[in-house]
Amino acid sequence: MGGHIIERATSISEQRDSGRLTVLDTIRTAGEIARIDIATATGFSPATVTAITSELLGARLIEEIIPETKSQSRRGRPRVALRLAAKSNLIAGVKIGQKIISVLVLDFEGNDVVSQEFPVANPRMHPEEFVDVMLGAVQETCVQGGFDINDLSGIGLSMAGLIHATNNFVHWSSSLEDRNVDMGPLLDKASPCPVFIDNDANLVAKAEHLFGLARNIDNFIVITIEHGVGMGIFINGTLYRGTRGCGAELGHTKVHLEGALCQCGQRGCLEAYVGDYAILREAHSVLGKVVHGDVGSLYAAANNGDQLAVSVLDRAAKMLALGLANVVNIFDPELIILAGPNMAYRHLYEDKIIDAAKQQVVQIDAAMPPIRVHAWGDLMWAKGAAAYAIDQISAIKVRELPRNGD
Amino acid sequence: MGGHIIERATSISEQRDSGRLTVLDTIRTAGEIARIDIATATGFSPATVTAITSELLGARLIEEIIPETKSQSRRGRPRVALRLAAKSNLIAGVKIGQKIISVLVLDFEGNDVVSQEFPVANPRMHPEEFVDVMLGAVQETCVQGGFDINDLSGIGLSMAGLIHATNNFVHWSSSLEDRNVDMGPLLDKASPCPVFIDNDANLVAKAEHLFGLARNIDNFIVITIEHGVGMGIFINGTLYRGTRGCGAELGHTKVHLEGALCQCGQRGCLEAYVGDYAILREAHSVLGKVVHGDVGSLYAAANNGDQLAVSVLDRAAKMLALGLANVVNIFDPELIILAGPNMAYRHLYEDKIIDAAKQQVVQIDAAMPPIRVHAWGDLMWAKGAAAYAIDQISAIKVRELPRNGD
DNA sequence: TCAATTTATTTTACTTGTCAAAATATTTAT
DNA sequence: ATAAATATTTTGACAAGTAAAATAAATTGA
Repeated sequence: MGGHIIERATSISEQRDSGRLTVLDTIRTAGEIARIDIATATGFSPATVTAITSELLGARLIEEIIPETKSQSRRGRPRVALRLAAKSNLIAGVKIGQKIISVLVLDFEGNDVVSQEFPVANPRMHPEEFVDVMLGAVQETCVQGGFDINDLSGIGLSMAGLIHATNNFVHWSSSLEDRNVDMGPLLDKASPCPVFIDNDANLVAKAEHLFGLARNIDNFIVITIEHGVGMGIFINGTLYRGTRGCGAELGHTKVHLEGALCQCGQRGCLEAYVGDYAILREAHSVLGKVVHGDVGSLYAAANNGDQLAVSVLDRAAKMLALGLANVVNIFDPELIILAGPNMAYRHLYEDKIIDAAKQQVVQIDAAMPPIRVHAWGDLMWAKGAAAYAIDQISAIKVRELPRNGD
Repeated sequence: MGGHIIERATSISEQRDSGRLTVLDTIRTAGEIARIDIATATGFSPATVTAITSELLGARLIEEIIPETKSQSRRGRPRVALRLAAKSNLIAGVKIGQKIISVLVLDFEGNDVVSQEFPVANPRMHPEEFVDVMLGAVQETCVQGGFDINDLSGIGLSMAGLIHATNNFVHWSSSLEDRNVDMGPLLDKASPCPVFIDNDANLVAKAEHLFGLARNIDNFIVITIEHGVGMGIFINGTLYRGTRGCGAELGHTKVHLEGALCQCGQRGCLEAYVGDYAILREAHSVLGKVVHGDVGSLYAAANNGDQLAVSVLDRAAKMLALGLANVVNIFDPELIILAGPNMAYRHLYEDKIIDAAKQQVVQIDAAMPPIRVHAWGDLMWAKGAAAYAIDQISAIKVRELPRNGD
């Protein structure tokens, strides 16, 4: 039913690969599922499901769950549930931020295995240094988990910036000294396993699709608000990234002609009103030195009746509502997720903002797409990176499966 | 090479249908093409191309071009070009506007057969009346062309409004008295052939993909500016319409907080700055009765140095540039097309607007997607409707083909 | 002129993925 | 214990695709 859309399977073997991937995805989203249910979920005949699952079992990508005599008072042969073979692959996700590098290792089922955070010594690095630092952090995390970096099947890498994911090409990132870096060769040389890079917000969308609130949803938008404003676009079950790798830049859509100055150097960008730095900048201008540090304290002040704090947050809220309405007016998605690594930014997630967005949406007599808030832990970004790597590795493993029988 | 993406072909016959459609599309975009070139273009083997084309030939959907001894000084067996059988199907496109109904009949190859325009007696009709008027106009145009409405294979219907195309459901349209009209049953009852409805801007995008500037392009955006501002989104070779049928509403994205009043009742919509009515409204407020009628005369006045006219058009231009930049920042498409039925709106298509948009786009060291202006004739909208119907009818015809050989 | 060469298309034989239907497996209900 | 129900596997057939061989139809050049 999920309206899966895939690259055209011209050759027959591609067709089988696509079938295998569909089944693997079905098992992943279900957690545990019997063959007969895979058949109804995918539209394949039971015979085909048997064939494909036996291949996947043979490759140890999935496993049967021992029935443990839990007779469900159902007549007939009991269904045998299948699940991913969690231990078949270890996959790392890495987020490189301005201050912290976080590394998270997942098993193939998506369970946390080990994670660690590292301070960033140098926020703007040479590409070679960057690769070294990244792999060093991964290595150390692996050791912490009691295994070796060579045991990893793949690494996902999440970074803020303008990234052409399919080429592992970084147009620009705040973590790199250089522009236009082709990371592919550097990573191939230094890493023992494939590394997949993408923009951080895109990867949060991946995480929502694989592990989060968008598990059975094929058209949804993820918006991340922190220092800047990011967006990930899922259309027809896949990430839409634009053609040069600089789409989905919601934070730099203009919401005011010649408006507030953005860190990108332009004016009127959404994030110049809604991002942390924008709010703190404004608070500072009106409240002077009263503002120490973070947006959370400003929120607290507003809650205590500080009218200036209220006013500052109010404008940010209005602009965010406007941005959300624009997303609905353009994409009309099934779901919008406001994803954040914690709830420090509650002020932006309030019902009144969602209500205000509703007022600015094209009005039809059908429910507006739900806007849900997803408060992840600190590892949100790294988990997105790992989700991406799991996806890519699944596709590779499936392609590597032996053809025809054993 | 075109990275065609299609619905997953679970069953085998779906796979063949998809192959047939791919070949048919390849022939359509090429105009004339030999089997060997179809093979390279689609990735199919020559053997498969022979099989599929012989099916299509058998169904008289395509035909061979008699070689007419134009030996191209090439050695070897000469290639035999194939083309669509133009006369195999007649397809109508209808645009229902506020003042005019235009009907265009195309042959299967997309050549104009006959067209006609009709005045609209009643701009807001009951659904039944609407269907009668529409089919009456089609009937009359067919008679004009020397055939009957029963000779049509399908009708495409283009209307401004909020339309769930896949259901033929009209949430709202300025041409209808009622909201939430399920047009499907009404049309099935009254029309001798299938009718396919969609939003007018979406259908212009269809026309660009099939006949226009986007013929080999799978990710592009069409923007139409007239009374309002419309958008059509092509992603991965197909129209993206949103999930409820009210996506792509660029005209109602907000570009100013609590800004100018829009005809939709909300404030700050792009079209409240850029649409005809918005420009004329402003011109009227500053120039008083000097403005007679259309935007063209305002443009002329500006060109003659009228500073107030310049100022009015300037703001519209700035807002349009902002809107274009937002489209790039969100979609990063291969191409943006500004499509209009004529050049009356030159003021909005000037280079300085495109330059201004460039200034507001996320900057990377790669060329910005080209923004091209496409001045269609008056039948632009109707042609879009016909393009949609051709697409749909092609898919139906291909599905109706006999299985396996003759 | 005619054989050699070149290129396009078709035919043939085979592989593979899928399915329907039959067979088998394993349970509950009577 | 037998019947009924349900899940899975096996079997046999078929459809779609391909590679390679065969055929078709032109040009080139001796």
